[in-house]
Amino acid sequence: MNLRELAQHLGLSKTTVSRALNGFSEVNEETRLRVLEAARRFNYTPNVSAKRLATGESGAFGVVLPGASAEMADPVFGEFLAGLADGAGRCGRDLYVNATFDGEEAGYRRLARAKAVDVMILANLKVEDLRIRLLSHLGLQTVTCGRTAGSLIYPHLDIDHEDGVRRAVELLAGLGHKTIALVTGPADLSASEQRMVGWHAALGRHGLAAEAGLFAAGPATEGHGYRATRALLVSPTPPTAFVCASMFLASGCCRAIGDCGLTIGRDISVIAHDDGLAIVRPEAFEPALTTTFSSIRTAGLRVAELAAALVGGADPADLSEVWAVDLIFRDSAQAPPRR
Amino acid sequence: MNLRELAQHLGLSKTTVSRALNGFSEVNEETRLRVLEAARRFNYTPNVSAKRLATGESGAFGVVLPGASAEMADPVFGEFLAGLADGAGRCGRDLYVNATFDGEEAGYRRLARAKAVDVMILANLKVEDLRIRLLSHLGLQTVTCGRTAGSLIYPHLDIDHEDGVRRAVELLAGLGHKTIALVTGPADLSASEQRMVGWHAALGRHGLAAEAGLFAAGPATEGHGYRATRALLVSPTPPTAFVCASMFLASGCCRAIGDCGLTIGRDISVIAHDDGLAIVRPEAFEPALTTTFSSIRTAGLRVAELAAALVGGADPADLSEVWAVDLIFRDSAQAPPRR
DNA sequence: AAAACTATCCGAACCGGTTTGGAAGATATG
DNA sequence: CATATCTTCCAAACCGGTTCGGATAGTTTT
Repeated sequence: MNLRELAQHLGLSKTTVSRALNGFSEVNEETRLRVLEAARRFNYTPNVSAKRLATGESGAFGVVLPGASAEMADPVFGEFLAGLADGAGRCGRDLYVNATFDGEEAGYRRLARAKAVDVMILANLKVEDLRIRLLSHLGLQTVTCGRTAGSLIYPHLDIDHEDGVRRAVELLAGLGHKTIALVTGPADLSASEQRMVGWHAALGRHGLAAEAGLFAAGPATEGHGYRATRALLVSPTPPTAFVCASMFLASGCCRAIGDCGLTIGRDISVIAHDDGLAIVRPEAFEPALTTTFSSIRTAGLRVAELAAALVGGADPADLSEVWAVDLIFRDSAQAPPRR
Repeated sequence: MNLRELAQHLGLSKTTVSRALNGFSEVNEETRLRVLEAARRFNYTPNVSAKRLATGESGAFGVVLPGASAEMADPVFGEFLAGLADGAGRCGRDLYVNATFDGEEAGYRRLARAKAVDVMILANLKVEDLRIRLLSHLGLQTVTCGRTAGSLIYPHLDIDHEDGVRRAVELLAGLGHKTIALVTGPADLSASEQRMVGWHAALGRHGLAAEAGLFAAGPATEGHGYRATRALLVSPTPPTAFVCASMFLASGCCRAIGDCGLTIGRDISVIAHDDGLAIVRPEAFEPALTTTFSSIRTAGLRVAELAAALVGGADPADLSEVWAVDLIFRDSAQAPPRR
């Protein structure tokens, strides 16, 4: 059942039917109801390809996965993607996932030329992210999850990692901890840099030293969390508290603490950032982890909404948000043991 | 730059240019080269929407994520998706990811009516998976990763989980283990059932009992691996060996073994299935894990190729594959301690 | 030399929507 | 009553490709 057939059935023109379905005002209300009723009865759904060709909009958002990298094995990214797909669906768009095998840039170029997507979505922003400039140069509209310090203005949603770490560190410092380590993801990620800034700021405010050795960046995996924590615990001045940038890092961190014969909460305090993944819940830890929380899935959903707004003609300058994190008190952050 | 403009530049008709680009025979070889050269020079890329409308093919594969479920937080699924996206790209197709919020079925119906995808791709098949029947009823071609026992014939790629577990159990039985547990993912998954069949078969061949208590299905997470292992180790007849269906289950399993004061390899043997994720490498375990291996990313890539072949008119009956797993010997499977 | 191919190219129709520029009739205005 | 305006609808053009059914010129067959 296509538009022409539907129009014939109704004794109307394609024009009128199209307008009735798309909510234009110049169609009689009674006629509109007849059209809507018929469309429902015949199970009419507009052909997406035709619609796209006619409107010039592709009706899709794009995400490019860097081919060789392990980004996709990152469950946090996966969860973000799920939110994105959910949000795109709610906005009536498709989510187009592209894994480029011939380099990310070539992928973007092809997408731009083929007009395959309306908006590109970027995540895991780097401190200096060349992709943003490239996309703006290619004329592809962009929404990012994360932000960089650069001068370009682009719609973005970010989580206030800096404030999250700052509050976590201040909580720990307030409890009496003097040596507080930060275990975070890859150093070239903008989020990692933000966390370091927050860590520095909070330590500075409490008159504590932010020694370089207390900052461990690396892959956001259990393995790195374990190795980094282990290395720190056997150092001359081991920390009494750890702030971990993800639940996976925290898993490794906790395992290392246990392996060293120490008890979380009593001997060593831990605060982790929780992205809200169902597979690593802070309550499942022993003891339950104190966390900073922000749902990455919800963020993905919102990014899709921002992208839809951008296509809808909203002013890009109005489409940026930075979300505060929730600090959730559980049992893994306690006063340090008397020395 | 579109086809008409390109044709004008060359002094040819749209027809000829289109045919030259698409490799039809009725165009002079010299002309074809001229066209190809010009297309490259002007950076011409066909508009995907127009192409789709004209051919009736959408040029896209679809994957539906069940909205509410935690499937997406599953890194194995994420890795599969990455392979799928990669393979789709290589075949010149798009991959659309749909997260339905109004029920999976409604999502499929909409996709079918709108002719939005050429092939639907299903993963994580259930023992009785209604989706296959629904899709065939909707006239949507389907390729699955995994297979069920049902009577319907559909193109699929599956990993021989049954044989993987069988060989793992036989290895352990050969080493002298008498009580071998199986820790696997959700019980309603077809893969879990296959694993149970392999476990039963191998135990039976060695005259060992497959007690129900030694089989623990649940979410494929570290947490379930931990809890299941812990519960088994404190039972009256604790197993001396564990077969884990995923590296995450194995992580929890190993943690539980350590927490019980036991040593992997010496006291308890462990064999896990490794999907080839970069974030959980068997070599990173202490000791390195003996595994059955099959790259889920490569599987995704191949599924995309099968889907492309299906669109290309290949006989669906020829498009099924079951991949053997590799058994890789490391250090976590040893002879059991003398009692 | 007429008939039958072959190789190469083109015009026009088509895919299924959206959108422009009226047109007809009803209603309001002067 | 003539004119302006509003409401409601439609025919046709358009988006950018693919493809059917010739058309032309050159080559081979009889």
